[in-house]
Amino acid sequence: MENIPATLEKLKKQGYKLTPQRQAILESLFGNTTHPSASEIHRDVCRRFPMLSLATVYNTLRLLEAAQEIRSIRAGTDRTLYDYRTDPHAHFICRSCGNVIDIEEEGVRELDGHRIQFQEVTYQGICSVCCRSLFEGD
Amino acid sequence: MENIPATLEKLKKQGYKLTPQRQAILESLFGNTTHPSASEIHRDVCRRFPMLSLATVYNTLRLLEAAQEIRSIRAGTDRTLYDYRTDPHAHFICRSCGNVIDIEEEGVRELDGHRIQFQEVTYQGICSVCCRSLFEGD
DNA sequence: GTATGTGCAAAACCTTTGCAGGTTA
DNA sequence: TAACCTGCAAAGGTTTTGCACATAC
Repeated sequence: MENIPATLEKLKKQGYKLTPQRQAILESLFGNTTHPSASEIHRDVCRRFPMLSLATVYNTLRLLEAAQEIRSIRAGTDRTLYDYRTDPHAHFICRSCGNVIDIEEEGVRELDGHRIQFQEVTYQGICSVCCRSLFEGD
Repeated sequence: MENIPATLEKLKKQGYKLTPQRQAILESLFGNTTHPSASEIHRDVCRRFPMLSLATVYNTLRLLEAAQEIRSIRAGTDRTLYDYRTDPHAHFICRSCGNVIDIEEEGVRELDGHRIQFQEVTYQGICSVCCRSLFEGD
């Protein structure tokens, strides 16, 4: 997480092949804090790699998520978004500007006797920037 | 929320028509704590209302969610699930038995200057029942 | 009576999969 | 070389939409 060489090393150790496509997708994700969708990643990587197939993007994202090198965001959006950060944190989606903002928040391990392995916390509302322009004039 | 006559009254006041289909869908949802999907609701209501169209189920669920009489669950599942409870609470999805369990948890109003209007908190893991049978024999 | 809602079928999406050819190690 | 990966196209699944008919109010 957050380190491309380390991620490549881990994938290699797990027997995955390091193709140029996979490296390009990883680089696109790790250089992007906007939580892109599969087609946004595809569009981005295609600028340098025009032959890249959307299916390969989906396959690679699924692989990376299974390897726990990235995570996905399903709540609050119509399409699945992807996040290179795998450490516990939440997301805030602004209903005005659409931005997806990281919120630092601790993870939980145990609750009511249930063993928690993963959690997804998504807030929706108006972000601080939009609040200012909406309520104090711009 | 959690009260069918009150919900019907609110919908009526907002100008929606109270069709038998809508009432049946509401009754199915409000009598169901399992967080069903659209097609599960469709299957349930069809037992008494065989002509009901799946499109009508989707239209009605969208209407009810917009009116804030129900909410949807997107995280942790392949299909959208629906919940008749609209008060703040979280969900735990068991990866072993698949059950979706309500978790009582407070809502947040403000965070880092962002105005929060809605939040979706979903945990995944092994529920307490499955923990017992998995780790202490059954 | 009129605006709305329903059912059907088709469309629109996102995501996955089968397969032939190409690539990594 | 052998297993794996890619690109393409097609399939799969959920959700939405267009339209003619029906219904609530």
